[in-house]
Amino acid sequence: MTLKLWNTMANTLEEIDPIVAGEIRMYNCGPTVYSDPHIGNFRSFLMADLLRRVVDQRGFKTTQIMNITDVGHLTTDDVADATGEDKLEKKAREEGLDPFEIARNYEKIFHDNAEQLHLRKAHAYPRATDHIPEMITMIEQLIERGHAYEVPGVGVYFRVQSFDQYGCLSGNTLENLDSGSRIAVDDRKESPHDFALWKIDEKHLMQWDSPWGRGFPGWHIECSAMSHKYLGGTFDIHTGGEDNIFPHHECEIAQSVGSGVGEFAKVWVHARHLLVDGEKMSKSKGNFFTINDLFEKGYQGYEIRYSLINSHYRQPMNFTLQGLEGDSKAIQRIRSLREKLQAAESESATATEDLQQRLQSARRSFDDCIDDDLNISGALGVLHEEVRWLGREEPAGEGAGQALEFLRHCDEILGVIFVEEESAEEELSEECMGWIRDREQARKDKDWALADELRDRLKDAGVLIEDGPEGTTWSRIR
RNA sequence: GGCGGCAUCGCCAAGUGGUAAGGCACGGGUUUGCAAAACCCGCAUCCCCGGUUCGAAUCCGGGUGCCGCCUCCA
Repeated sequence: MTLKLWNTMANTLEEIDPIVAGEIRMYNCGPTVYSDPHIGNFRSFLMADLLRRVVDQRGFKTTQIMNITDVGHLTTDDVADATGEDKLEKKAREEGLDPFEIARNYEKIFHDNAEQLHLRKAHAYPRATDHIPEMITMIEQLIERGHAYEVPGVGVYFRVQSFDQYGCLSGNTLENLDSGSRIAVDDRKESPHDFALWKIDEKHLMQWDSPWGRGFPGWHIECSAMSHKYLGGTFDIHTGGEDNIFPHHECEIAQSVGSGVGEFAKVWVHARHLLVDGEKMSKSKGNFFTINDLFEKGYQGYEIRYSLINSHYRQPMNFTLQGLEGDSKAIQRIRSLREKLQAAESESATATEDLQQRLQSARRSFDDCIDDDLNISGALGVLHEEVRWLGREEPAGEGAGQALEFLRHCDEILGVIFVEEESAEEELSEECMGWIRDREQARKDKDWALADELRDRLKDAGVLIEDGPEGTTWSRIR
């Protein structure tokens, strides 16, 4: 089977057919770096990572580009277009810092989180602010071709009327757009739907020189300019969150195709938003989680990752802490099987025919699910069934090795089984360590009453004690 | 008003014409000093009403409910 993905443009499942044989070029809409990345952001980035991993595993030469939006888009509390206060500027004012510093700071947090959640590194993370000249060039091309016009002293706008395809991605064609409903009509624009490519505003903190005056770029042009620079005017896959479909991606198409650089992206893949406790995540509702919030609660990167990739990307996922806890149990079971297999691998034993056949067919089923529009849930079903079977069979030697190979194959996509624990366990207090030592002694003396009492005491102190065949271990209760 | 999506066990979630994967939770076991972990057993006829078909969760028609986007938002 070959990889199929749901193409938002065609609204149908499509086989991925590379433009250049054996190569996939992909552009992912990345983070806007003016606040801590939250689980919703990462659901979308993880979808892109999954895609990246599948394409890698299928043997394509992959180029993955993820942009960093550090210009800060504008807030539009009452008025649309480039007239609100820039988010970065707002932060800068609140935090008393330079907007560039703030952007770099959050950019670093994004990269840290991405690493902690085991995302493969993209081949480049171009920043918008590093590509102002490219954006200016593209705007000039648009003006030349009649797709854009300057309003002196105000900026440059894209002439939506001039672009027939406008609306092809979102269905928001000019006829469908409810003129003026949420857009304050600005007389200086030819049409209310025209969007800013360059904006002049003296008060803006981030400014660059341009042929139209000192100002800053509109908020769609960066992706058109950077995707063109790094991937060419026509490339295979473009991803983003569903909210990007309109206006962002619609405008990108208009800019890229309009400027004549190429046909732009062939396949558009969009991740649905996630809900938290059944509602849209928002700070005021108190159901807002950043990745770092979850780390503070004691979750490992692979647990968070597993939970966020666990449901289909085109399905509105409902995130709950209870669900995360359950997912954590599920992934721990797989990881402990991995440990058992690793321990048994050195024994000398040959793999049974039955085992080899099972693993082979499981692997095929797993791949088929993944190829079918990234059906992770289906793939995990296959994995879990094998995990249960392997847990029962307890293969050793060669068999364990082959089982591990199967797990590794799955984990090339999942990225949750063979990755390491995030941070070394911090030290326990002297008191707790003392209790643990006392309990060891009590168990040797078969003083079960004392041993149980100490275990309870440790539990109250937030330490879980487990006696296994390999000895006693402790872990933090979260 | 326009565009799009969804409705399967307590919760999460596969399945797209052949008679309901999987995970978590739960109940009963094996094991364990007890417990944990692991393993075994059990646990749904698919929002409603019509229709097509030998056969539908899956296709068609009509309801009902929920959600996203329509220039901040992954």
